[in-house]
Amino acid sequence: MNEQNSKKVSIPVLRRLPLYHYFLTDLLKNGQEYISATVVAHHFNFDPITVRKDLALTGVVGRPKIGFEIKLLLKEIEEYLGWGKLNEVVLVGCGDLGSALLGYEGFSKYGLEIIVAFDNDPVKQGTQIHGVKVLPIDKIADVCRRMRIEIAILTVTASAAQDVADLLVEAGIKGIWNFTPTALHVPENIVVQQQSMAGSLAVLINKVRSLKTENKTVTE
Amino acid sequence: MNEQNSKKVSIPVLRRLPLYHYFLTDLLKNGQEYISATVVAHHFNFDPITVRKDLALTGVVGRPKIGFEIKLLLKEIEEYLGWGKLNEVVLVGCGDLGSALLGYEGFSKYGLEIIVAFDNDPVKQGTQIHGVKVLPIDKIADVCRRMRIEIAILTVTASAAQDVADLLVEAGIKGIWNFTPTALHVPENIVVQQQSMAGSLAVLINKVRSLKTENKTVTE
DNA sequence: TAGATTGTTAATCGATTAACAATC
DNA sequence: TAGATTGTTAATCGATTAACAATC
Repeated sequence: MNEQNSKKVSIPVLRRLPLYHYFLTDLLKNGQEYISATVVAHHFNFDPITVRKDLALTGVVGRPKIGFEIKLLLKEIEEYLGWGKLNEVVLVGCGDLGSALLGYEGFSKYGLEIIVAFDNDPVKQGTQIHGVKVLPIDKIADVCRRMRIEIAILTVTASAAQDVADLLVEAGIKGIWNFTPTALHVPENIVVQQQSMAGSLAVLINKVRSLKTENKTVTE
Repeated sequence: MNEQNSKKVSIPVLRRLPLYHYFLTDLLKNGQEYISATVVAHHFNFDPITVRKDLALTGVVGRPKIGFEIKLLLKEIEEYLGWGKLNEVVLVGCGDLGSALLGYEGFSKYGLEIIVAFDNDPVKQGTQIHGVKVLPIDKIADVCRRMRIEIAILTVTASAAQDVADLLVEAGIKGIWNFTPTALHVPENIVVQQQSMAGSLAVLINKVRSLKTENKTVTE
C-alpha cells in the first residue's frame, strides 16, 4: 500500500507538500471538508496541474467537481513525508540562530522534535533554552548513540563547523542540516542539507532586479 | 560588457555562486592566486562541468592547466550577483528568528545590510538589536519610501504575516523574503521568496530515509 | 443533463551530464 | 612535448506544462 516510498521522489514536490499541509490544516480548522486542486493552486499561485500531480502522489483519490477530502489528504501527506513517527533530532550550537530554532514552533507541527542541544559555552551548559536542555559538546557521541538520533541541526560558527560535523558522523548521525556557510566533508553515506541564506537572498535580489528591467522593456 | 544581465539566469546557479564566493575568499586569504574548476567541484562535491559552466557566466576566462584567477573571479561573481552596490533592506518582526537574523554576520559579506528593523512591541521600540534600531510598525511606509528600500525580510508571526505584507507593498517594497509559513498574496509585480524551513527539513528526512532503503537493496 | 474537476498520457522546457577539440 | 584543464556543442535526464478522455 505504501509502495511509493521505494520510488524516487522529486525534491520540488517534497518542498511543496509541507506548504499544502499548512494551508489545509487551516481550512480544516475553519470547518471546511473538501478542497479542489484548483483552489489550492490559486492560493499558492502554482499551476493547477502541478498541484493535482503532487496530491496524486499521496494516493488520495479526488472526486470530480468536489475535490479531495481534506482530513484524508492531511493524513496521507504526513504519512508520505514521514511525519507520523516523530523525528527526534539534536541541535549543536546555541548562538542566536540556534536559540531561535530551538524556539521555532513550526517544527513540532512538522513532525520534528529537538530533544537536546549542545554548546561548548559552560555558562549555557545545564540550562534550558525554550525548554530544551543544553549539554556540553563532548556528550554528543554518548547521547546520539544511546537515543539512536539520526539527524542533527548544525548552527555553530563557520570555523567550528567541520570539526563538529566530524563528531556527529562519529556519533552515528546520518543527516546534517547545515546552517553554516562551510562546505562539509563527510563520508558518502551521510547526507548534508545546506541551508544557504546567501543563496536564497541572491535569488530574491536577482528576481527583483529582472522585474525592473522587464518593466523597462515591456512598455504599455 | 555586462550583457548577461539581460539574459535569464537559472536559479540553481544563483544558489551556487555564493557558495563559490565564500570558498574562494578563504583561499585568497591563504595566499592562493589561481584555482581550477576541478578543485572547486571536488570541494563541494559538484560535477566539474557544472562548476566550469557556472564560472563561465561571470565572463572570467580561465587558463588551461592553471585555472582561474581568484581575485578576478570574486570581483565578477559579486558584480554578477549585484553585491557591488550594497542592498539596503529592512526587517519586520524582532522575535527570536528576527533577532538572530539581525545578528547574522554572513549578510554583510553578501552585499546585504539591514538598516532598520520594525516591531509592534513598545518595549523593543527605540532600542537596538545587534546594532540595528527598532522602530514601530507604523513607521514602515515613511522609512521605506524615504530611503527607497526595495527588499524586506519578514519574520513576524504567521497570523500577522499577510497584514504586514500589505503594509510593505503599500510602502513600495518590491521583494519580500518570507520566513513565515503563511502564503502571501501580493500584486503581480511584487516578488515573494519563500524560506520554507519545513520544506528543507522534509527533503533532508527523505534523503536519510531513502539512504537506508538503498543500503537494504544494495547488499555487498 | 451540463460542466467543473479529476487522472493520465504526451509535449515542452530547462538543467545537468557527456563528449571532444582547443590550448597553455 | 605531454597532459591537464578549459570552452563549447550535443545528449540525457527530469520537472513542468499541455491536452483530453473519464467522471461525479
